[in-house]
Amino acid sequence: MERILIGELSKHVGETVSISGWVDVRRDQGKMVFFDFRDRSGKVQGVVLPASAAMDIAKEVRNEYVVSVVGKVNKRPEKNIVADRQNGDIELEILQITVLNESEVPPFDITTDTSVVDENVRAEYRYLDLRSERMQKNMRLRSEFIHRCRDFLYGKDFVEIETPLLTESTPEGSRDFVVPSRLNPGKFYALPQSPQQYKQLLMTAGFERYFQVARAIRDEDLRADRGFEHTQLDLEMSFASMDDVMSTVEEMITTVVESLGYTIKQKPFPRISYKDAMETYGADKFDMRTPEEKEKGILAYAWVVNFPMFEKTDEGGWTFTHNPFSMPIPEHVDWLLKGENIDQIIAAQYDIVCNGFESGGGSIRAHKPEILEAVYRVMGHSKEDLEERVGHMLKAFKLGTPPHGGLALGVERNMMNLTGESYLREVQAFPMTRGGQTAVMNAPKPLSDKQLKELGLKVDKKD
RNA sequence: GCGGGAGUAGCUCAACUGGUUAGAGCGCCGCCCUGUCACGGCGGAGGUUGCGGGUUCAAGUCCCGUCUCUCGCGCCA
Repeated sequence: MERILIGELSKHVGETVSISGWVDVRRDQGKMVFFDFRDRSGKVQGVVLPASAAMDIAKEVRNEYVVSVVGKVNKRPEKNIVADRQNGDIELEILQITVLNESEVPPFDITTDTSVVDENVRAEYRYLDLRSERMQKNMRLRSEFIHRCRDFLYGKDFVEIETPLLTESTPEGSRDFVVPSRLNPGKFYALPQSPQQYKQLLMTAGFERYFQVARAIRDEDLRADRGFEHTQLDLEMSFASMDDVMSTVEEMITTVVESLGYTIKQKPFPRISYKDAMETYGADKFDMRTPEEKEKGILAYAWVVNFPMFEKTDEGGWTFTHNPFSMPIPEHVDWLLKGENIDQIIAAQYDIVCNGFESGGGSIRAHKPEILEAVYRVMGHSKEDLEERVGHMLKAFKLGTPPHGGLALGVERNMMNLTGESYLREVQAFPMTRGGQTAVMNAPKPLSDKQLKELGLKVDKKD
């Protein structure tokens, strides 16, 4: 018999149908047994009536068993209708239960909010945690968010391109996760902190509009809102000004978020300079909502612009504040090329903040070799250093790289804003613990001697 | 790397200054229950108090070490 989704049952009143799913809860009344069944589309109550052929098996079935059930969809008698509940006006009169798989008693209650449960336990049984209503909602909303962003970008002529995971280590920025090379013992790949350089090269390659749902990986200590891995909605546009990129992103966010039923506090998104943000809020990310707006889940987006391009290092030199591949604003390009007024150079950089989080950031990039050279000169790198680090980019910039700029949205940060969750792991399917242990599986773990030998590695075992 | 919080039954927690047999709610198991939907009633099982040392007549409680989770700082283009 064809499976009917629980969410569709109300269209089948009076019919005998088959559903498949999990036993959400069983209420045994002796002569009658009630069940709530759950599938991806929702829940419905089933009842095994006295003397039913299904009674024997109904007595055996426990919570979280996977079952398929044949039953008749009945309107509930008036007195048994539960208003404001999915399928509260119907129930399934159970004729037959087939157990597709049994389940041990779950180690914690997944029919309520699991955020109170110990993180060790949640991580070990993450697949059960994810079965809970809240986590299902979070992950499904995340999927829908990405889906709608994709639809928007495809509609704007963007091309989705994947860039490599095994790439080159870069000394700037955050610490790299590295992967040993078996074919080149003693040498290492790095996992990407961002697709930055590849996406710029895709502009050189003539795609003009690129995007990717990209994993970004950084080996820095974890926080409530920061993990080793996160996902970026990464995009880049050729022949685009700051305003072009910002308005495209703003239109995407507005379209997607409003289509999901959210309200945005202010449109177009207000723009505030870095200096004003620091003076007003003491930070370059801030929450502009009133307490009532917070209550209603309203989203307050804003752009932060006019960031300084460089900041002093502890050693007294200069380093970039955001991204070494950014351009200064057009008026300050000359200063950069001449190495003047370093502290006053403003970057063509724009961050998007929402509800206190930095939810994305981007810039107009250097597309001429002399700009990138000048940035590295300011940071005190020699010609050889420059060649070694970004020689490949300089080469590409000499082969018809168009002016371009882009932005990356942090998917988890955005999902935290949409769901109201305070922790990254509530919007990731299989998050790591703060100690870097993977959910469900047992990583990191030692390699066998054979593996180490193949990779040309020796492990200095601490003890 | 640094600082704070936590670790007691399957889950969430309690156990005053060290002192009977470490308790409760939920869950689980059994019996009863014909309209429950947080079903209800009765009964029951379930503990190496994270781990290792120490102090003490006596340690869940105090001390030392260690592991894990967690929040923050450093760090994170």
